[in-house]
Amino acid sequence: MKIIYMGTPYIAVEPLKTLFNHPDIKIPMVVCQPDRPKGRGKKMSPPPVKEFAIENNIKVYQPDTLKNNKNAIEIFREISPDFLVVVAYGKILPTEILSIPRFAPINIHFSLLPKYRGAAPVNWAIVNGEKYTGVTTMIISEGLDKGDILLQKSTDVDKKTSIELSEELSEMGAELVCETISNFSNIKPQKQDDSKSSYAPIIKKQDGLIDWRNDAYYIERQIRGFQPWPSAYTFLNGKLMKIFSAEVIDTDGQHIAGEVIYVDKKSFIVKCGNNSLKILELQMEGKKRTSAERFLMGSKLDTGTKLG
RNA sequence: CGCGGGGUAGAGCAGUCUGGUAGCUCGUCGGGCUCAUAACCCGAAGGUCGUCGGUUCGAUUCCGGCCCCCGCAA
Repeated sequence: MKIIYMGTPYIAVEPLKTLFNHPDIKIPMVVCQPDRPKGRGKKMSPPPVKEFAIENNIKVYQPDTLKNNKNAIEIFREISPDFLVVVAYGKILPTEILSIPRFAPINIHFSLLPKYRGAAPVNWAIVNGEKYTGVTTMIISEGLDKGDILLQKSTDVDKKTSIELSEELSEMGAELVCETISNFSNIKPQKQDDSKSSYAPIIKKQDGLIDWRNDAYYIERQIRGFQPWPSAYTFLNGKLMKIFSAEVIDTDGQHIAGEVIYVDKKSFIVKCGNNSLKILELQMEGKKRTSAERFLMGSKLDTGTKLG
């Protein structure tokens, strides 16, 4: 079984690893986005999938675009794969490419389709307070995440952060795609019910900004759902403060949303539109991420201070 | 050469502008109070102030190089 694997970020590594280690599967080529300048100093850095491929001596192909790319089509045809497996590749694939694999182009999507189609399904599932989410394997078709469903598996969201949940779904996706490929001929593709679909748009920096007038439960989900980027953030004395962990405290009382209403040695409590949040872990701009306890050791935070 | 913040006791920070006994909150150790305590009181130990060099009578502080950490941007 020959597979061309297409994926770019960290969450795409685990499925690649699992397929790569499968005895019946050969991966002659991995396709990912080009190296991009990243981080301070704009240093060029390879995507995680490329790093894995290089470590394991898999050929890496990083075209700028696949659209109208004759060279790419030739390269793909030459390999003549049985499947294309696409996991968070980062670009829409043209039909000419999709038609190349002998059986099907398969995608792992990190939601229970038709819900949360789009770029950031894990984050929005958390922020919207979903009780369950999961992974789906499907046959790639035209249209964003609209292909016929092959297999699905669900899990609880609980109090997981998007980092933890992504990690978990990445592992589930790895197993599911193996299962999908091994049993491909026995799986009956199911059409998606478009009337039940929803969309999970790419996250913007702005989405992480905390509006303290919102319900504490919503803000707490923002905190968990927007990690590692952009993180739920607010401002303290004009400086950016990211919040990484907090718990909802039931309160009533007449305080302004965003006001620090209680400070002790280990944490502090901020009033929200409804209820309050006990801040447990945070990071000030230019500083390291730290527990609220350590933060309070080095800075004077008085009750009555307003955040935002 | 993208913009910016920072490296000071085990931890988190102040002090540096206006050079000259290094301070706070916590932790640790000892003692006290207490039925008791993560609470409170008293005391102690613990720092070549990131690193290399320069200026100076004298540098944590001023100047320059280097290393490391972080926020923004992409």
